Amino acid sequence: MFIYGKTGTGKTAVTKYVLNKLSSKAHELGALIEICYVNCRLAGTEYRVLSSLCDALDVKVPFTGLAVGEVFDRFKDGLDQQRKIFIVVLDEIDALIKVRGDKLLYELTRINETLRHGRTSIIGISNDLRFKEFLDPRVLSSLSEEEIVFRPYDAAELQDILWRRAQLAFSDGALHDSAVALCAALAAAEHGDARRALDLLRVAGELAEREGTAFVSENHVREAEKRVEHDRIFEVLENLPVHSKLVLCSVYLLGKTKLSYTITGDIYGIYCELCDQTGLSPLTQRRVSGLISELDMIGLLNARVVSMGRHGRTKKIRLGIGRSLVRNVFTNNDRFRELLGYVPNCFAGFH
DNA sequence: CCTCCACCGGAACGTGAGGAGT
DNA sequence: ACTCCTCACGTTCCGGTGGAGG
Repeated sequence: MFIYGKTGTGKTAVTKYVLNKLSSKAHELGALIEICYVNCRLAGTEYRVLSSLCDALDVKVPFTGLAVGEVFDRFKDGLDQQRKIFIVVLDEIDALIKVRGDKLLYELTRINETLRHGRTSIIGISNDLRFKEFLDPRVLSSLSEEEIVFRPYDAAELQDILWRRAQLAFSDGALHDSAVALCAALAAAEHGDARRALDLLRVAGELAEREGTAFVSENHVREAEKRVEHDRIFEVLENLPVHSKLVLCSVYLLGKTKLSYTITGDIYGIYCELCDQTGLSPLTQRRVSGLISELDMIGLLNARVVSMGRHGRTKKIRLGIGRSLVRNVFTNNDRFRELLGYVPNCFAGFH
């Protein structure tokens, strides 16, 4: 079966809950059942997904070195020998399919045809509703028999969830109705993400506690919102690879000019200068173009492809986050601090 | 209406560091 | 000792293209 829904709508939680129930019922009845939960985005590759599956069956595989086909065969053999009913949960499966294709999924759907004793069921969980478009029709037909869509929580439902948790976490009277309502409203606006709502409430609580205030107010929630967002971006920014940082820095520097936007070519020019400054050898423009797209995807940049007629086709690029945030992160970094003040040679050409 | 710019983005291939099986 | 894997991260090559300006 397939389960769709945005982040924080309870797909994973519900799946795990139901499988737990199923598992204990199976235990009661003495049925041979095995459940394996894999997060495909974290696993990242077909190989690692398969090796998690093998792990669940106690089939030993090295973490690298084998051909994917070999690992699959071992998995199949293990399954057949143990005569189990195997339930595979592939969470965030869209992430894997988009990058690696649907080969693994196809093999998994047809595995029952070749097994003599074992049986498998697949539960695919996806954040992306359009995910189906990426699938082979054969995979689709065998997996689409059952579909569940988790719609986003609305503000009222979020409030309900928050209150239940709050009863466990907060003392009586420490939480104002309005604060909870605001948490719910903010999260509801952002596609009803319950995890986000809970995060907000937790951070708001921490802020109030640190302040020594007896209760959590709306202001704490607003403060928490800023904090959560800031921390998130800060984290990604800091852990970016050097070249991505340099690209970002180039966009930042170009932002100092009067230009309202920048294009790939300009960025590449400055990027090369920065590489020179730091003693790194620059990557190719093709690669940098790829890095820009990646940065666009995580939201640090806004890039969109435009055609400028005679002046060709390129990407218009802006910073996707506040300039001060970039400055903050780079000032903390010895290597990048001086780059912030760097004046590129090619600025002579801009006004 | 056509041309042609300045890149886009897919695909194939390379590298070097993980390792396995025989 | 040898051949064969994966995998992240790059490079090389190249066909494709929206629309301003001739």
